[in-house]
Amino acid sequence: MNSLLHDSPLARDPDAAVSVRALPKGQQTRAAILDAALALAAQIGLEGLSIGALAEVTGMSKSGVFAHFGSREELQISVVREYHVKFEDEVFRPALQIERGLPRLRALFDRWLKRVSVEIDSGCLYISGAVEFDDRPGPVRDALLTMVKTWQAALGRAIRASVDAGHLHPSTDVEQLLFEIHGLILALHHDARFLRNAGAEERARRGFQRLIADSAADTRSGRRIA
Amino acid sequence: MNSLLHDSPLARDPDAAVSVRALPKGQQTRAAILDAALALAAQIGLEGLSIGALAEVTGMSKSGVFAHFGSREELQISVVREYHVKFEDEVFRPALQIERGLPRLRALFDRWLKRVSVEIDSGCLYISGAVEFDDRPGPVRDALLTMVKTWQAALGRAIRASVDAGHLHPSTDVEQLLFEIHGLILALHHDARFLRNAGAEERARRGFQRLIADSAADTRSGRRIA
DNA sequence: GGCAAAATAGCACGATCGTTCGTTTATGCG
DNA sequence: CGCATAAACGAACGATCGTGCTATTTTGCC
Repeated sequence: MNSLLHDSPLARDPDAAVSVRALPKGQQTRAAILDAALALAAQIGLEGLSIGALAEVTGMSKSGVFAHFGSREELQISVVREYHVKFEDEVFRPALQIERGLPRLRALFDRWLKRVSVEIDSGCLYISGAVEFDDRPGPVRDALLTMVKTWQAALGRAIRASVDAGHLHPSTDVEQLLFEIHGLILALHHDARFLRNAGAEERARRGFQRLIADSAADTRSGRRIA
Repeated sequence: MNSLLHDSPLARDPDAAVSVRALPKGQQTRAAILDAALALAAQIGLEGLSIGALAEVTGMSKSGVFAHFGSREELQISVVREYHVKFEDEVFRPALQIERGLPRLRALFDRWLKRVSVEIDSGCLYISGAVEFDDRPGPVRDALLTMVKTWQAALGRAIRASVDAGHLHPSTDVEQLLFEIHGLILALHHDARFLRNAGAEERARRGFQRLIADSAADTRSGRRIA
């Protein structure tokens, strides 16, 4: 019988078992493992991910977990990829619904900000991964690098679109603005997660406001720095 | 005989042996171990620090290294403290020679920037540590937190002094400015070390320029955001 | 030079790591 | 239902981890 609540170890998470059973069993558990891995990596980092801990959390055997990925490195890469699609789903794609130009840029920043600071099991893998792997060459770093660059490129396009739409001044230095916006997010991540400063989110918003105001198309005087 | 080039395993690093022999042997090797630990931690992070690797690098036995600290955790804390005094020596203290107010703030930022991006075995322990320990309570996190807060407090004082000296506008939000300056350094760290973007240093400088210009005392109009 | 004390080495421990392999169980199609 | 296949398990491996212990060596003062 095709019971939805079969006695797989993963049935401990009812939500996972309820999912519409379109996938074969293997992919299904793989997805559940990845889910747990994402949460675990957000806490202790990609390098802290251990197959043993993952097995314990999912209620499986170490070799059972291992078999789905073939190596720890492949697991890490899978986690990075999984985070990327989640990031696209929750940050990038919804903002595409918003009007092109500055409004969309605002939406992107807003969702990004929320992702970094507010969510329960937050901690941005792009940020922690960048710090962990800035001196560790290899496939994991490469994967991470690809995803981060993809995201930054998307942000860059949103800024440029704001310029083209006339929302930002034509002389806007896109890369520079991207750099500074990124800095605000990083500072938010630092202050919210490490220092546990409550006001960090508001500070990031204010910084963004000022950045936009400085680059606004209706700038009155030649205040722009040569 | 009191030879300067004795046959301690640490004599492999000639510079260490040359040091003026004021310290007893114990402290001397301890310092050498810490030196190696700092370099190692800058590469693979505080959590990646292992006594075994440290023993290999210094040419000592594991237990020999271990005896100097009593526990891995104590080693990590010692590394944090050591980094702190180095940071004070190379970033904070020299800037005190510079004229109070904006010039000193500039000097602080400048030296900070250099520390984060340029130096050979760089990688700021404050930054990587913050990411590693934002979800790991314990003495190491506490030590890190103390040092970072100390440094931020010093920066905050420098900003306030710039306001008091009339170099920045009286309405300057000190905490906000501190937040955004910190963001620039974090973005620099990210872009220089992870993305390996050459232009990052210049971007950070430009961001700082703009921040200062926006808060400058001779602001002409009521451009300030309510 | 001798001698107490400090510093370092050597060895072993339990734990955990990633990984391999052979076996057992579950799945899903005919 | 039966059966080939996929999935998960269990046990073991070599390595490395932090940490005790006891020797041995080195240091620094008399």
